Amino acid sequence: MKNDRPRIRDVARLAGVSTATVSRVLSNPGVVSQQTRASVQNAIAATGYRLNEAARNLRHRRTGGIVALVPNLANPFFAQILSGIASVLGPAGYNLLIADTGPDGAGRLLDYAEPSRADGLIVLDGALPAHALTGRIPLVEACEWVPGLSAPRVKIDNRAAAGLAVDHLADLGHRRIGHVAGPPGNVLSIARLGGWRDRLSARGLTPDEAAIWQGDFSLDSGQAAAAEWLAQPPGQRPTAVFLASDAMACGFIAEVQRHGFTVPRDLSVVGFDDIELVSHVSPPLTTIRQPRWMIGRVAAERLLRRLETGDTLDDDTILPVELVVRGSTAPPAPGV
Amino acid sequence: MKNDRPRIRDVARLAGVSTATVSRVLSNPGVVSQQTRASVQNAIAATGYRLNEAARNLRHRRTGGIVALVPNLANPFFAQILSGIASVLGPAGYNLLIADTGPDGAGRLLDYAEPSRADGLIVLDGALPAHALTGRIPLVEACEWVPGLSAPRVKIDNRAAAGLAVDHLADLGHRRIGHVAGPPGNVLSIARLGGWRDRLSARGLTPDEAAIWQGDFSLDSGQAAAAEWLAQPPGQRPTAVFLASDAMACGFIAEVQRHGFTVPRDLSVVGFDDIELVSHVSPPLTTIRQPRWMIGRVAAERLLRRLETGDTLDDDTILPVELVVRGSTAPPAPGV
DNA sequence: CTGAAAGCGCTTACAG
DNA sequence: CTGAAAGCGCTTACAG
Repeated sequence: MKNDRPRIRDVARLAGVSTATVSRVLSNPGVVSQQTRASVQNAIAATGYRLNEAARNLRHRRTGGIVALVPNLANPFFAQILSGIASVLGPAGYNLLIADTGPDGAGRLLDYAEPSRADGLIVLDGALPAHALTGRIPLVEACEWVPGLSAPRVKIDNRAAAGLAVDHLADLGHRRIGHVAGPPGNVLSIARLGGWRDRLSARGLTPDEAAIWQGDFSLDSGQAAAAEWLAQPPGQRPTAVFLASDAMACGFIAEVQRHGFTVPRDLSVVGFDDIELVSHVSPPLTTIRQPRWMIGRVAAERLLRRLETGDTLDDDTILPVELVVRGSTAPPAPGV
Repeated sequence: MKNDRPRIRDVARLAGVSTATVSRVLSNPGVVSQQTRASVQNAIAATGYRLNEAARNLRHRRTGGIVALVPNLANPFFAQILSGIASVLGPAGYNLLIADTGPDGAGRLLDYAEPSRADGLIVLDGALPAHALTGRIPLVEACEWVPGLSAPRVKIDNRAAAGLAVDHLADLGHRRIGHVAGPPGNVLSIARLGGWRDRLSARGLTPDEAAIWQGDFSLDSGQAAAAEWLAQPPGQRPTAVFLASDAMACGFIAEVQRHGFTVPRDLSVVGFDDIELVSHVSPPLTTIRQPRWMIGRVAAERLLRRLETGDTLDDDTILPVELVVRGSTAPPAPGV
């Protein structure tokens, strides 16, 4: 099956021209005369010829592939980002390769940053070692970023976004506002925690370190944080909690509901991300919407631009976020 | 940067051997003498040589890539399947390419089924036209399947799985059991609807066509179905509903809750898939667990086997499902 | 506008 | 065990 596929030589023979001419018709038809072009096109149709991309790529010293380095492919958070990336790469003639950086570690990583495997990299994992990515193929970072790695970054202002959540809760009248942080060391966790702290201070509400719970973005960790909230004396419990991910917020809410608490009557909750489901749970979640699809698109476009122009500018693109107010937030119960 | 990468010739020169020998050290070291091998390896280290996969692939007439055809990359349902696929392909030395079949349609599809782009295909979209995939590169189907396309299939028994849901509800004492179906024409919708019908009949509960609502697997369509359920006269409403996806079940539950109903007191709900979130919503959802990660793994393994052995057997692999009973189902309220 | 030829970076039968 | 040479299927400066 593979062997009887027509090659460019077969087309050339049938059309009575050289392989060079066939190649020109394929990649730069304007330079070939009407007549020749027509007969080559006939020969292409007659033979059922299809260009071998691999050979073209070898000749062009490119691979035609872009790899996305995803921390955890099983995490639905990345689905929409990848979708955005794919929507740009496909039409531009690039293949999207996907690599899960989780289990393999940095070992296989180096393979992906090989010029012979991909033309460029979109890094979605801020926990990768900078040295493994430095001085290799062109890359951009999206959502997360690797400290110490200089590259264009496409992201949101996580600190300001966390501030929006705090402002919303404070505007509702909450004075004790807790925070469930993402995994320690994660760049997003740090920025969001920082935003929570800053904004509380700015509004004269002293951030209470006892109102910070350690999570890891997962549902389970949100549930665990809720258990700690429940364990606090009622008079000291925050009346509102801002969580660094929607998944944690869902786990948190389900757990307090299980213990007979009502959201938002007994507790206001704000998440982060606006993943699809949270507008359809009960109560619908107030959250910070990240333009995930757009982040994917812009990151892909930025990478393509770098590949085409060879620019060397390590700029940041900050995409806007939005506070989406739904049913999980309300003024604190009177007298709490 | 690209130009100064050492090629095999540079290594050969340094080691004082031919390029053929270097190539042998790389791909079949056993055939080269100790001494020669050592000096070649030194030369490789000294030059920092790395094999160019693209060139090797061209020579081998393979691409080293497997493409997964996903109906909608933004749908988190596929994240875990892709993760399973990636976990097999990476270690086997294949690149995972991802293509979103949604917007492009069948046009670009043909490009992905090109031998010059990928060695094999994993088809996750049953809505693709069979003719576009017939007689092209080796493929397997996973989860969904294209009617009329003969290929190995890795899936669950959707009909029996739906039966599990119906049995569970009937065992609880429900007599009026509704169904919210997936998109019309979809192979999964048809099988699950069929399972609902069969099982009801088998248990002497006549399937009521008025208790079937049309959905499309999405949250919104579940919500819309709930509106129709609410519009029915209370005495005629099903006391239990089986939905063909968890997303629809979440939308359904949130909507009836919004109207003051309590699940499972007023209504029992069973979903399908067991996506991560549904064990953490309130009430936790009773559902059919699909082994999505395993489906991905097995599909990838089956494809690899086909590529290696060239077998031509179009077998089905049926993976087991599991009814997961949680808090969204209970016996019907007395006197309903 | 077109062709002959070299080359992208490997691999592998063939011969020794 | 090793090398010279052909070839995977394209593209492109060079010459005409």
